[in-house]
Amino acid sequence: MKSSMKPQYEARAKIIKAMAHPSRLFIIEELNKNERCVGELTEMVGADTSTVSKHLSVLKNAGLVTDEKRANSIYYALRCPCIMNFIGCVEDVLTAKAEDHKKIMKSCRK
Amino acid sequence: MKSSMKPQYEARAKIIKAMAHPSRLFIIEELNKNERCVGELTEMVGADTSTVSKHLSVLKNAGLVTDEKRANSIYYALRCPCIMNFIGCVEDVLTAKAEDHKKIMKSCRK
DNA sequence: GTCATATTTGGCCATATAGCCAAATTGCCA
DNA sequence: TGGCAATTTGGCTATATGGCCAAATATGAC
Repeated sequence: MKSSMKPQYEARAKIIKAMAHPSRLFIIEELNKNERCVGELTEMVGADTSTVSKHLSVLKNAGLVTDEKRANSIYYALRCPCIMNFIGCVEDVLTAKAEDHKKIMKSCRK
Repeated sequence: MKSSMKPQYEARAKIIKAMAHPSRLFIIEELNKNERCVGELTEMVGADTSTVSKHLSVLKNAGLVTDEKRANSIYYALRCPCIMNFIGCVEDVLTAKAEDHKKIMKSCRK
């Protein structure tokens, strides 16, 4: 690929990589419904606070979420809800994969 | 998160993870324009054939691409072009991030 | 100031990934 | 059948990641 394009692909990959973790996907979905503070998310995810904090820092670093200090907590919010549209497509891929699998199974029984 | 949901998040994360690499993003874009064989992609990406082959196997494993043997080459194609819509959103995130950065810079100069 | 609560950071280990080279495999065609 | 071309696989190293625990760092209340 053109070397001038490389930084752009790297920037995109960094953002996508930030989404590429089960707990972080869960967090993204929750934040799409409601802003949340670290404590709430920690309880919902069911992992160590430090682990969740690090996940949030990954998301923030990628620019996917924003954080705001309020009262004695830090509230995180999803920055670009369009991210959620993508999940639908991911589900499509999963469905397509499942269909293929079914086809293969069927041809094996012949 | 509900433990019953965990496999679903893991499945989604696996697909997103497969996209989370600069070369693979490049390959996805190319395959969106045209199906391509390994040799062509190798030249376009500019890496070792074995490296590109492994990238393709990651994409295939995730269900993002299909492969078809033809003549003496294997042609890969993008399975769900909707994936491409997502890139637009990723760009939005990058823009939002850049805007923030500008704001911060501005407030520093005050 | 001191305490308690909320969050982040550092340290550590186990695991996964990307990349190259070399070797194995697969399929076409003379 | 033998060889060539395309692709995949194995082996290796360096690097990054996720997770927990423990420690550090805010921030608000008294």
